[in-house]
Amino acid sequence: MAKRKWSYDYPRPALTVDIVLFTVAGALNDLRLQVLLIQRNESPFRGAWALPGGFVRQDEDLSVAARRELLEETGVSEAYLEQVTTVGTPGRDPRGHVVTVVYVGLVPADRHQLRATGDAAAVRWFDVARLHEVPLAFDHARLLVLALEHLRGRLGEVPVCFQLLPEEFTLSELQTLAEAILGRTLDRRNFRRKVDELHFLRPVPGTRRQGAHRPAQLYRFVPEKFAEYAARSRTLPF
Amino acid sequence: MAKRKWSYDYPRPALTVDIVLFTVAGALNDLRLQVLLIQRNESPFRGAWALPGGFVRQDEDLSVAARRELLEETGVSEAYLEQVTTVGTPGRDPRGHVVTVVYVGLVPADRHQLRATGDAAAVRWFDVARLHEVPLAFDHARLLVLALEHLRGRLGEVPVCFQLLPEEFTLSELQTLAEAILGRTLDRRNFRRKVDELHFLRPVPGTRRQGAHRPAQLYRFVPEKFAEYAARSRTLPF
DNA sequence: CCAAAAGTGTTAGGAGTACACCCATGT
DNA sequence: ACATGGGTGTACTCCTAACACTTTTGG
Repeated sequence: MAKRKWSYDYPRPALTVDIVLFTVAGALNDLRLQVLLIQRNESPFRGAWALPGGFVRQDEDLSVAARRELLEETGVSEAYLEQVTTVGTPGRDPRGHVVTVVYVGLVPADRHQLRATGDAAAVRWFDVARLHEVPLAFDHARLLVLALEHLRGRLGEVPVCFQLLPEEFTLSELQTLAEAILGRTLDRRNFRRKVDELHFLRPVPGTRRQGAHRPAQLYRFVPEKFAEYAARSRTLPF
Repeated sequence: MAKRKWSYDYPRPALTVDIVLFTVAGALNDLRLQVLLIQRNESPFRGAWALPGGFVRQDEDLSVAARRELLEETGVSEAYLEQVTTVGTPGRDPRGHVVTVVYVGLVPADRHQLRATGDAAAVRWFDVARLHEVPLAFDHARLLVLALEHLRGRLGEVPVCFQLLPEEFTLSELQTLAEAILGRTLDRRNFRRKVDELHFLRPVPGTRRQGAHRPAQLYRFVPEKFAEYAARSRTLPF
């Protein structure tokens, strides 16, 4: 055991961050919401799957800690992260009093090379729909639910979706993506009407030909227009 | 200085809770939103006004810590509290790395005997509208803004208002209260219609005669009816 | 009779939701 | 020709917000 070189007048709970990172993967007609988990290499829960996360360092901002842990344990960098809540229920960690700040994020699956390091024996994306087959360590199943609810609520307020799509995308792609995250279907006509009215999604010349059907108009997300829009209103089509 | 008897392998940030407790006070025609502040008795910021709060104890749940600190420093017990967010910006506390979990609450002003103890030299309600005259310690001004925004957003989703009113109250009292918290006026007719439709506010026999004008119908909050309602919808008149 | 708050309906606009058919392409 | 997803418009409902006059009391 290492020397216990840090001492304080009063006991301090340990402070961690846990990151619930989602992505959407699969064929366009069968997108699945996935979450990034690591296989623990240390006790407790050695061998179990868990959310990436770890201890907050001295003088480290919480969001910085979240990004750092994510990078260290999974190889994923540059994720958009948002704070969900903080959980410190006594007994949630067998090692003692551990308070964790939960972050949620959403990234494109293929742009990140997964790399398990340190206390992660493996890193993998898991289908959220099949998580009941995977018992998670600690109270991470609950944290995941909290994070997913948060993400679904924020989806219509923050332009995160567009980071998961190529620069030019079809409206069907955007809609299918939103449906995968929300876990429900959306009406295509209402969706497209809304997109028209928002006008921070601009049709660009060119179509995507794919499969035995009519080619689809390509669109592009215009950040400047979104900024204008965000200052006024806040109703996205999802 | 006390013996430093608690030691760990790695440094740990200190973890605190801060409580932003609001009330509404004043004459019915001039209700003012107020926040509970303590005058610090210790450095740093000795003599400055600050949010009540303090360190989370070993194996203490966060919400329990918030309630305990509130009681210890101000004498207020039994407040409805809700977690707002967690802030750990480096440099926010000159003593070092201090991460704080912010709670917000709302209580009736007169039902609590204020009592300053421990590291509070004084406890007082301050008009939120006049806080610019009171420089707050640490980043508490910012925490207060976050808490107020949170409260305003939740007002229509949680039946907190009714805790600030006598068991039987008039609709004007309820509306004036909501207006004081929200910081804007509401349309009286729309407000009353909404109340009718919700039917967890039930008119009870009796009126309040007060001043030189028509007496007002008394209403009562019916928790059971609210439970039914909450399961279905979520649109309160404020 | 005057001041002061209580009480009361209607309308217009916007947002959400439901719904069915033709179009352009590849095979 | 047919299978496949792309693309389009209308009607209904519900919620919100705006708006002005009469009623009942105390002084």
